[in-house]
Amino acid sequence: MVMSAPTRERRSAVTTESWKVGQLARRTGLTVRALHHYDDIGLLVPSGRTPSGHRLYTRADVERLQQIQSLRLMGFPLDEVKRLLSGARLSLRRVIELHRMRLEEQIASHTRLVERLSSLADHLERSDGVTTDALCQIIEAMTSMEKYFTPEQLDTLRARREEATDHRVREVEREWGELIPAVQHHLEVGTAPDAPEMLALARRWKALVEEFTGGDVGISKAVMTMYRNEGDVLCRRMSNVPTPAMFDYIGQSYRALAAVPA
Amino acid sequence: MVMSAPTRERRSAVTTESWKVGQLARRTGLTVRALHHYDDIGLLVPSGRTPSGHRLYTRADVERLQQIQSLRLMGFPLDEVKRLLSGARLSLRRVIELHRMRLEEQIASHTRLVERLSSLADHLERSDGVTTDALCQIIEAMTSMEKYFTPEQLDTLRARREEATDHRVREVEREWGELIPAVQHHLEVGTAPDAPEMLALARRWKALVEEFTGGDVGISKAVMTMYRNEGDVLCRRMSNVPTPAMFDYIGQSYRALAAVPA
DNA sequence: CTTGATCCTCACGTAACGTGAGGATCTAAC
DNA sequence: GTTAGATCCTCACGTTACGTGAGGATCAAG
Repeated sequence: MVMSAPTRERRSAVTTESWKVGQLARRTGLTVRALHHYDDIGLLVPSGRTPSGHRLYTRADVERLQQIQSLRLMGFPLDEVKRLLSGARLSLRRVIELHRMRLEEQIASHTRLVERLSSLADHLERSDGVTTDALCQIIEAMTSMEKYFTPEQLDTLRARREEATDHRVREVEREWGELIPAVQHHLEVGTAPDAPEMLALARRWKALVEEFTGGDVGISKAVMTMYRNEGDVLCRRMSNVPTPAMFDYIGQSYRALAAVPA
Repeated sequence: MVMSAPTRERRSAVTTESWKVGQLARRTGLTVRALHHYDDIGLLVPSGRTPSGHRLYTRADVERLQQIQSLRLMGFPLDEVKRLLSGARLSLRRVIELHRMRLEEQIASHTRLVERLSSLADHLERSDGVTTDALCQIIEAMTSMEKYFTPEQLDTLRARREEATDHRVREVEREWGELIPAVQHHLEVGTAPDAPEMLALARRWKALVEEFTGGDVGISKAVMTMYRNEGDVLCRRMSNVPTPAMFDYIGQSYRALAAVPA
């Protein structure tokens, strides 16, 4: 690929077997600065210098450089490359295994990040004009969920949200937006939990919850746990989240629902 | 998880609403140094200072810090966090998308590295006592292959190697170790390509090649291309690789094989 | 008043070079 | 012999997100 300029590369017959930094850089695709750096850290010290101080690399140096590039292609950091080339093959397999584990950890962590970001982009697409504050609230909710749900449960939830239409998602949000203030109101004016209006609200509430959990007991348990531990924090930081008091209240309506058969 | 010491945390009623760095650090799980750093770069400048210069963080500061932590959880670098919090939501989706792409590139590159390392570990397990030089040769061969084979072909080859027993792999290596010098010998002494000994060698050669390619035309073509482009380099740097001349020679025997039905 | 905890501000170190600054040397052409 | 352009040299700062002291001031409690 690299077109070399043969007129410039040719040298006197005596010094044919040595190269200057620039030549070596062109041949190997590295930069001059990188070669200087390798010299600085003692990874590749040129065997010779001209009287004026210009670096001269011999064929042996070039071979070492090829080895360095090979090892760098495997992603080893420069100091490991140096150790490996200095004959520390005692631990060769362990070094590789460690390196692989480091990489896999990074892959896992980056994969988690990508999942979060996708999920975030998803949320943003549904609701336009988000403020940075709302953004952070979404993120907080997401990370809380990661703490309380198992990865499989998160997968299930994500799949369910993906298969739902945007329309339905907005509808659900609107419905919560109606339900929560309504229940709040009844709680404040002291409506009995088993009053017919509350039973009706409880039925709608239950339907929404079941649509979210999909009838999965593990998921609904996780929701409860999350709610118990973080509920008050969520309430203070997000609007449109039921307070623990409301939760109690609707729970009583639930029990009333169960007592009075539909 | 962190046990806070309430006796220490309690402050006089007047200053209840402010925290010093250490307290904030304990509450948020960050280090004091990190908070200093955020102050230095202007990401989170505490609203107040005591007369003696100690930082005092207000509730607003704590909220901003929570936002910072949210965005950091998504893997955004600090300067992006700063930009996002300064209300540059113009590009919110683009920022997220860019960030996601960066991460996915990294994942892809690390995944490639892990594959190489696994393959390398594989090779090392089959042959013990490798020198660093041999190691680099293996790496060079591997990266050459990545240049000439498509990812699917590499998958196929890897799968085939994995399903092969160690025993068979060693056997194949031993056989190449016999065949190559033998053919080299006949080439040097000038045996005719259609001589019976050469036909026998060609048959064995062909069987080995077919075992490697699995009859896949794409793979055998890729092998040929790689060989034409890198053959001489490979020969100079690795022992036990057929020279281009040998390749020509065995090709003639192939044609003789085809002419003379088995 | 002392003591231990906490606070402050520098300031260097990290990985692998990029990017000049300022100056010496080389090579070919005139 | 000189000169221009390419190439070489050695500093030395910048990059990320802090860690890790150094050396000293301040705070809270006994």
